[in-house]
Amino acid sequence: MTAADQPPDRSARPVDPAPQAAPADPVAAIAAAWERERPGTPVSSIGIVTPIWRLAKLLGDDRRRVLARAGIDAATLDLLSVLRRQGPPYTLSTRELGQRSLVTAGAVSQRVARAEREGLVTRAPGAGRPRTVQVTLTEAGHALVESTVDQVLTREADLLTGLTDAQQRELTELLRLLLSDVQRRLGDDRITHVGQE
Amino acid sequence: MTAADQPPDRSARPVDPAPQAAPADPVAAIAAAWERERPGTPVSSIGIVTPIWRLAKLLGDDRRRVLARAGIDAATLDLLSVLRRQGPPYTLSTRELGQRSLVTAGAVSQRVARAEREGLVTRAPGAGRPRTVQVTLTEAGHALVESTVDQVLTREADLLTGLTDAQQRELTELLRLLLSDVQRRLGDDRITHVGQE
DNA sequence: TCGAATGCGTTTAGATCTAAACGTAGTCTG
DNA sequence: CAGACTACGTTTAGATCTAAACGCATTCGA
Repeated sequence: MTAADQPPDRSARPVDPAPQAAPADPVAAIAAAWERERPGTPVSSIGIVTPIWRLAKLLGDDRRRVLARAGIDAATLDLLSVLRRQGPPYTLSTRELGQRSLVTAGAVSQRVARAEREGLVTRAPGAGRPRTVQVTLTEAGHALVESTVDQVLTREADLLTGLTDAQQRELTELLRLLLSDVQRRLGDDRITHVGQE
Repeated sequence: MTAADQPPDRSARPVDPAPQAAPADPVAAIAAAWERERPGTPVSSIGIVTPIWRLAKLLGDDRRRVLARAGIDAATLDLLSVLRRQGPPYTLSTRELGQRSLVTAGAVSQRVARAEREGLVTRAPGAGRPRTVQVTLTEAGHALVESTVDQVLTREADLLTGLTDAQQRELTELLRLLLSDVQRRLGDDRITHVGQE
């Protein structure tokens, strides 16, 4: 389906050239389209939000394909990685896992159940606190992380080489600022864990 | 693996070991943790990829909640918006819809079926090309876009106010560069376009 | 002209996630 | 000391997506 091998009439086709503006910047074209169709539409966020979603989608799909060949899914690798990064004894409660992976408690429960079924982690009642459950990486889980993490990170680093080192540093800093600010704004009116104990 | 280390744990008390490093920069903490646990791990991409995923997740979840109150889901709004932006007669083939929304043909088919069931769009055999199907926005669909798009975009613009105008412009430019480059690397035969709002 | 190759949209199978309902177990309050 | 409350993890219901298998016209090559 590559547009590459379409010798003849491809360019001669009177396909409606869609009033779309620049193929050079599809994101800007979205904002322009809104302005054209609905003058006054508050398009200021599009230049940032849309590329973020698109990049997340593209990178996520790519990672999924890479991991499929390694016999693991992104959600499970996320779980195992969080535990692996923690260092010995590679243990965290499901609550902590949820906070670190940004998914709901239900999702954590399901992820852990899947990983446990595959022998990648173990579950044990938390000794310390009340009703906590401690999740620990098994040998097999540890080995799986070791054999895939470099692969995934290297692949992603390759995908970013279109930016110079200076641009990457600049982008990192801006994203750091934005993420911390957005997290603060969304966090305030949501969770309200009152200090326990 | 790119989860992130957490937003300030407000329920934490003066207890626990957790030698967690910087609550100031959770993303940098992830890279630091890999370095500590596995010296040599290729962490260079984490500063960019992780915040992108986290921001996409936070913004997506927030949008979903905003739209839930308006009685529509993000996927449907995406579909209707693409058609609305197109301008009269607000029509596109399912193929084009897929390219613009970055989802598979199967997903488009399902989205269109749902929207059609709700009377937001209509489906008609494509007059021009072979087996194409033209999807068109109905009065109700048009009205729904009009009543929700500003709400969503305004909300998102508010979430970005933590960055100055200059920073937003800088970020927009860097994201534009990165997105176009990543898109090119991942194969031009998949996308070309635009998609969210 | 006829069968193979293409292109397109739909359907189906399987996976994952969120939200909400639960089931408990410690913890306040009066 | 009893009942309400709070914190946690699990379960369930419902939604959406990808990947792959299809069903079918249209076009192409011999």
